[in-house]
Amino acid sequence: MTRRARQEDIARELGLSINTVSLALKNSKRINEETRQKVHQVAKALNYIPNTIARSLVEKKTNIIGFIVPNIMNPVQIETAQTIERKLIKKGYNMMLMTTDSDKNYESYALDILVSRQVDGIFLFPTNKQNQDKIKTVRDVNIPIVLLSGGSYEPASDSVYMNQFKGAYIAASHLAQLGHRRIGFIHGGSGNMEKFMGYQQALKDHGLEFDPKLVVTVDSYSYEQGYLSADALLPAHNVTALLASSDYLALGALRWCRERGMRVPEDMAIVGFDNLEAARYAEIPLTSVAFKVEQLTTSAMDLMFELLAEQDKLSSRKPERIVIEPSLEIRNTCGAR
Amino acid sequence: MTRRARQEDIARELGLSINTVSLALKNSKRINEETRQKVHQVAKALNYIPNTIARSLVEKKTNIIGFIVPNIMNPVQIETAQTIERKLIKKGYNMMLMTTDSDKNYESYALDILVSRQVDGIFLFPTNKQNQDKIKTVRDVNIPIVLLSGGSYEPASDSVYMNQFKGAYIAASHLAQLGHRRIGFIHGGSGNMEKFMGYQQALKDHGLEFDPKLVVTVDSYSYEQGYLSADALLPAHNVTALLASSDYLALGALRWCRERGMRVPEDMAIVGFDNLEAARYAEIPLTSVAFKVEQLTTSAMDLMFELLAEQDKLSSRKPERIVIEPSLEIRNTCGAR
DNA sequence: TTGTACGCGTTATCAA
DNA sequence: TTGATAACGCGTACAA
Repeated sequence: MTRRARQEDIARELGLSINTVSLALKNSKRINEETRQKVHQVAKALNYIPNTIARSLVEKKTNIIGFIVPNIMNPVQIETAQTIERKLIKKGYNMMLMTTDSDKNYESYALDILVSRQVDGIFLFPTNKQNQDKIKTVRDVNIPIVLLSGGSYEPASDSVYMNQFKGAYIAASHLAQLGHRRIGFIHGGSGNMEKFMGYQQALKDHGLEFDPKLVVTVDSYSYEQGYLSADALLPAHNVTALLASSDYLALGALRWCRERGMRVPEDMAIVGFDNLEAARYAEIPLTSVAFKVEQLTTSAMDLMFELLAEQDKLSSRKPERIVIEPSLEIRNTCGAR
Repeated sequence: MTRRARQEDIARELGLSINTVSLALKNSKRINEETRQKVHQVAKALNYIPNTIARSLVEKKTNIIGFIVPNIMNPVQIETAQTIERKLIKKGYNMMLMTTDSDKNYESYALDILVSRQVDGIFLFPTNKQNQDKIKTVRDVNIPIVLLSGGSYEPASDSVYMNQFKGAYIAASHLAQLGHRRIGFIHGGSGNMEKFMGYQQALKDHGLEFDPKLVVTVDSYSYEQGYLSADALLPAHNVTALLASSDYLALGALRWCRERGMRVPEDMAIVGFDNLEAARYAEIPLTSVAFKVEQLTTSAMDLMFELLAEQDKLSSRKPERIVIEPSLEIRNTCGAR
């Protein structure tokens, strides 16, 4: 094993002080050009790589941003994570990713870990509102935390909020306007409450009665769950249209219908959420509520770096809340064209 | 802002030394039970969270494992990442995720970052073999690095190798045995060379001539790229079967065929790679080469922790190489049933 | 232009 | 059972 080279090794090699080496490495003008070059030369020769951890300890800044996400298999969540990672890299930050499996205890644990690792800030896709106190604690120790909420209303935190209530509302309204009166709903469970409420509000505003028998709740976004939900929901109840909390659920349901020779949208209209590529390339291109990743991540990053810049007065700052409006991408499964 | 509490704050509060606090917090038996409890009590009251960074500096161990992956949008890669993250958590480790966009410069950069952040080990999905020297450098400073290679042969590194050569070989052979003589190939580009070679070898072994006109190379796994590839490849050349480097590519091609009223598999047989859920739930269930995530990650974790345990003699250890064999999941797009 | 001294929060060694 | 002191690798104020 080659021992990891430190600044001290470079200093000894050149008969300089550690301080001189430190300054030379960050190209301080206070250092003689000649020695600066020599230092860099030896650093390269020794394969010197700075110890970020030691630096962080003195600078009280790690340049790491934590990202907590319920389920990485959810394409919009992971696309959000990837997009943010890229934006962070450009600003000299790295990302520490943690998943919670939609479990509030894991979420709480993840927050502890990130705080103890001294991350400079945290993005959080909350699974539910159970950890509000902990979130406040994090903010109290001056770590900016930005919620990327597609779900519940979090008035006490900075957040960028994808208005999924409205997404479900326009989707269900669309189906109602097309004449459907029995509209089923595949409820994605925790983190999808707002979609559920938007669906109910749309029914109400269109004079339709909410029937709990038309709702199936699942705990993951998968084709399989969609397929099984369709199997549970569609044979009875006179359902003619289906709104699903995710495209995968919708596509699983689509598959169920097609296997039974049903025509979509004529026999069954289907609308999904997230507008994934899989929706565009489905057997029958799927109408879907778009999740605006670029808008969301841009706003979230702006907000985060604003908070980072005002870190000292974080506690006196009123939580900011940015809302992103979704839109309905109309394709062939809803019958509007 | 509430200042972050340190051990010193607890010590002052109780009139103890920092050392005593430190020991008490890790429940050392050398500490009086009463003071131990008091320390824990005050720690909780002060909302004390240990500073992992300071600990890492003295322990020379961060309990962070780096994970470098070309493209997080690739489902098998992200599933691998997530699976490994969960396994790591159980062992008290966290994961730092970096993406490279299949760019060797980013890959090199990511390695530098992880080394400078003092990670204890690195998993790497290599994009190509360009960074072998750098990988050796990492190993030389005693950081275990395990390649999760679906691609090229890396004799100089510890690696868990998904035998994609064989995967492509059995898939193409399967098609050849079904009577196809003009088999197209959608080449996923860098990181998919072994699939390409397996495809060629299968042709050869079945007496078929390799025709470069039957190969389209793309740079990402997307439905769109698959659709466009089909558009470029299928109208001419008398192709009757198509092997794609990923299920998304295959499904994009499937969509192209179906839009044109082609029957699959009668008019066009299609086989993909990775055996995603989307393959099972496709309009016509897709035959696909399975990627064994569980096997791969289990082996990779075992290997990593073996290396971690022998960290001091890493340089004298011969690189280990574990091979995982893929299998062909036969469904309806190949015509075998 | 370069060097000395100290501090970051924690753990480890050794003494009391 | 507890405390004083040094060390981890680096950055910064100040001195030379």
